[in-house]
Order: sequence, then structure tokens, then C-alpha cells
Amino acid sequence: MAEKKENIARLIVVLPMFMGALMKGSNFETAVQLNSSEARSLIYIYKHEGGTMSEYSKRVGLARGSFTAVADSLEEKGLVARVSASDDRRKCALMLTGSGKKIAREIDLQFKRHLAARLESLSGEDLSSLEKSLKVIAAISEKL
Amino acid sequence: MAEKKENIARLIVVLPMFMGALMKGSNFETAVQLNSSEARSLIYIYKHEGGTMSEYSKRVGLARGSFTAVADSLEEKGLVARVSASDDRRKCALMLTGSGKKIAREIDLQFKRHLAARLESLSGEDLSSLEKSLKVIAAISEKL
DNA sequence: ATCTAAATGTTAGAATTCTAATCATTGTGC
DNA sequence: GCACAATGATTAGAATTCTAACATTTAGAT
Repeated sequence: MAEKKENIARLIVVLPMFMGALMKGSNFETAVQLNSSEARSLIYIYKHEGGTMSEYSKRVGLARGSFTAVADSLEEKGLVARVSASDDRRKCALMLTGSGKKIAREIDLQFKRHLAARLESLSGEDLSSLEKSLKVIAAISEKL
Repeated sequence: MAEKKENIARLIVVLPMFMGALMKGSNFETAVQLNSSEARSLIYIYKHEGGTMSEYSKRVGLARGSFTAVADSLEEKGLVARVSASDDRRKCALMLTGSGKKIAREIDLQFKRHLAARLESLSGEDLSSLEKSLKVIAAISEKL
């Protein structure tokens, strides 16, 4: 039990490098120029529309305050709109505009292509175990 | 094959949240105050002493230029020393000082404790599969 | 040998992100 | 109903990180 946790502690630290290796050189070419946080946020909003600021900041891995800036930028660029949530006047929900959806689809496609290229060197077996491992982590992440 | 990669692309985006959930609230209490990059770097250097700046920057997930600042800070705080590598005069290797080793051990211990607390809510089964998944990712990360 | 290209580490300035304080709204206990 | 804590979002300033350009050294080609 304790040993498992120690191993996990030891292994956790490779994730930044893993992310770095996968994301490296992913410059999205879209009509509107977005940085990586904006792109990530846009995709997440696209797939889970209508969430609140706090929700998104957690999912995207940013501090709440930081996500405000990202949302501002996406709004200025005409990709999302803040909508007041009816049930709680503190909250605001984010909705995509038409062009927001369009750009999100573009980025999504480009990201898939980018990743496919990055994973080129892996065998089919590696891909399967990577897929399975990520599923496990995603599931566990929900429980934390 | 293509579907596996698409799944991986879809799942990859949960990693920032996963990292955020695990690291949240990990304030190390040591004689010398370190930010999270410095702490992470110090531990990595502790476990792989004598590497070069570029190596470490890659492992820790920082741009080379950013790691220079981290190394500067660690050096100013008396925890590491830049040593010129004999084989290539461009390179410099990082070595820990005595107090660097001491602090590294402290942080390592505190990090383990922090993570153990964070993983409290998981079952033994979850811990096992998480451990296994991270091993897979670490191995695959080496191949990228 | 010499020229060119690549790799290593650094620097400066811009961009991004964090932290802590704040405002507005909601929930709780009395 | 009223004080008071808790939550959602924002803000400003500080801290962190990135990008692009640079100097130095090495490797490769001719």
C-alpha cells in the first residue's frame, strides 16, 4: 500500500515531460490565433458546452483567475459568449458562437493530426496500452 | 489504429487536471523556500545527478531558457553547483551541495506524504492500476 | 583546413499564470 | 429577518515561463 503510493510519487514526475513531448510543436493554424490554453479551453468548451468558469478552470488545469483571462480573450475573439445562468446569479455559463464551433472543430482536427504524427514511432501494442492507461487515469482523476 | 490515436487525443487533455488535483496544496516547508519548479528540479537532480541543463529542462518539462533561471535560483540558494563537463565545453553539469542533498531528501519525504494523503480516497485496486498505468506512460514517454 | 550547420547555455522582453484581495450572490444558523 | 460564512467570478500586481536572438563550441561536409 505505502509502497504503491511511493511508486506513484516517483512516477508522477514524468508526466510533465510526457506532456511536453506530446505537445511539442503543436502550432494550430486557424483564422484566429490562439495560444495553447485558449485552444485547450475552446476544445473543452466545445465538448462540454454551458459549464461555468470554475468548472472549466479546473478541467483545463488553470487557476480560476487565470481562466478569466482566457475566457476574456476567447470572448474578444468572438468565439464564446458569457451567458448568465438562471439558477445562480453569481455563475456564468460559456456558450460557443458559430465561429467558435467552427474553429473548435478545426483545432480538434489539427490536434488529432498532430498527435497521430507524434505517436508515429509507437507500435500498435504501445498504442493500446497507452490508451488503456490514459483511460485508467481519467477514471481515477474523477475520484480525486 | 487511427481510432486508438483519436482516443488518446481525447484522453490526453485530462492530464492537466489530474496533475492539478494531485499537486494541489503541496507547500513544502523547508529551511530554504522553493517554488514548485525548483522543488521538482531539485528532486530530479538528486535522483540523476551530474546531468546537463538541457537534459534537466526536458525532464522537468521547462523550456531551456526557463530552466536557466531555475538553476540560477538553486545555485544562489546554495543547493546546486554548475560544474564544467570535461568532454564538451559547451555543457555544464549540475551537482548537489551538501545542503542541496539534505533539502532534496526533505522535499522528497514531504512530497510522498502529501501524495499519500491525496490518494487517501482511492482503493487498493485503484492504486494498483494507477501505478501500472503510470509505469506504462513512463516507458512510452522514453520512446517519444 | 575551412565553411556551414547543429547543439549548448544564456539573455531580454513578452506572454502567461499565480496569488491574494475584492465584490456580489447564495446558503446557514440563530 | 439577520449576521456570517461560503461560493463564483473578477482584478491587480507579482512570479513564472516562453520565445527569439545571441555567443560559444562541436560536428560534418567539401
